[in-house]
Amino acid sequence: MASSPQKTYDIYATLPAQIAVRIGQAIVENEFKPGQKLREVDLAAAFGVSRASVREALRAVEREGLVTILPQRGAQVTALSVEEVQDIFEIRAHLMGLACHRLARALPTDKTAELEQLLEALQRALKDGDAYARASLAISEFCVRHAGSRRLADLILSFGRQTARYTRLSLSTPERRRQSGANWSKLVKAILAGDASEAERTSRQLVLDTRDAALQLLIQSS
Amino acid sequence: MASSPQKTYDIYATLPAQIAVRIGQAIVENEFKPGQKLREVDLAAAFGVSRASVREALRAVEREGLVTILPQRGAQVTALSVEEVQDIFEIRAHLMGLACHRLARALPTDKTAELEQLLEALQRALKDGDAYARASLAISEFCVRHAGSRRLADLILSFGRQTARYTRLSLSTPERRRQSGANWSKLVKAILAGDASEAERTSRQLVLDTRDAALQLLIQSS
DNA sequence: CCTATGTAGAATGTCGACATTATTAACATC
DNA sequence: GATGTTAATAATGTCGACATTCTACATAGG
Repeated sequence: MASSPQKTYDIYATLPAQIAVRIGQAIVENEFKPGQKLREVDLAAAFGVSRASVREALRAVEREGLVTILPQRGAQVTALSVEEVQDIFEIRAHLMGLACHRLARALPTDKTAELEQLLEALQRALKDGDAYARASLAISEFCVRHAGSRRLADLILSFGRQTARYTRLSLSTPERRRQSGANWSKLVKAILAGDASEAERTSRQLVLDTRDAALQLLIQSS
Repeated sequence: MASSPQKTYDIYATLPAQIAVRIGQAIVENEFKPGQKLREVDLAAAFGVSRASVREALRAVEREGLVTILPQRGAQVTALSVEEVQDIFEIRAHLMGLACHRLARALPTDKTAELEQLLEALQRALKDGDAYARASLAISEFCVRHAGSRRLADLILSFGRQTARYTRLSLSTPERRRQSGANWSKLVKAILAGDASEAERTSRQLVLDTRDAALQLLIQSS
């Protein structure tokens, strides 16, 4: 290696961090179901590490809101009430509005092509619910990560992961995907035009539409 | 006891949680200075507990953003750049807007008296910077905690603690306290009148004014 | 048959020790 | 004198064991 001017600190270097990622994935991908108890001994055996590492990992996943830890009672996959799901979507809608406002005012010109490509990929995935969910996540992550604030990005994506289950659910109908696609199209246009106010409004509405669809499905299934 | 319908889970029951609170306080109250290294052995000795408990406590304080932990390099009190301070204030301004919007629409009538009392206490504290900062925190906490979302409240207060040092700094001049007091007065009036839009605008501006004052002091001192 | 209570089992809470990695200072080399 | 290397020191990372608390089931009493 010629010369690395500054060391790169691998966040995932330590054992607990790696375990935390795997536990988080398992929850987001619905392998671990809401309410399921996560016993430290079981996880330690499953991952081949000590309980101490699992413990620290569980705390990290708790910070993302994916598990809930009660003193002397252990960890379980967070089970959100309908009100909490609604709450998270609303907070995320506002933060997304802020992020897209900033993005519209400061998107580097050398990134516009990538944004357009992500939108095209999204439109091509309209016919498949799973593919669309992935494309939606990709363009969402792009917008959020280029809004100029690591803090804001992490917050929004964290809230997104907490409700990923419901977002996927809402995108299972073609009708909803068309609505979502139209919203994204409008949002990208506003961003590329540098219209910050329009980008803020549209992005907020985009998340709120998802909330409404998810809540409707939640209520009718109960 | 006649009958307690549900158990109350004391969050502060476990040792690490208690240590975390004490470390957090020390940072917010500027006992531990930004950039200062926090060695696990030292803290363990100071608090009379094992390193494992200190370790878990440090992770908890990291979640609040008050300390920064780097792999293999330990924990240190988070030192924010000017851009980061600005960023945190802006995100908090938006979240505060959302909280006060909700509050204006849903403040229980039996809580209005308390809000008015907190405002009066604030106005009485105008002459003393330290007292005003405390009163400001109290009324801010009241608003945020009655906005109907535990999640939103924790977020806003966490951001507030991360920049508490700068808020205190900005409130050290009588002129700024007058401006802040006027803002709070306007905000409380909007909340009591149930004017959600006005409450959102005013609360957001209240935080942004604090940001501007703090940034001005930061820049001129560098 | 239902409720309350006590006991056995299993889970989390806390600790001290060892392994690994970073930091510092001394030293040799250019 | 500056720079790179190396060894000693000190910090964090990881582990296994013990202490404490919760949970579940069996059992006695109403």
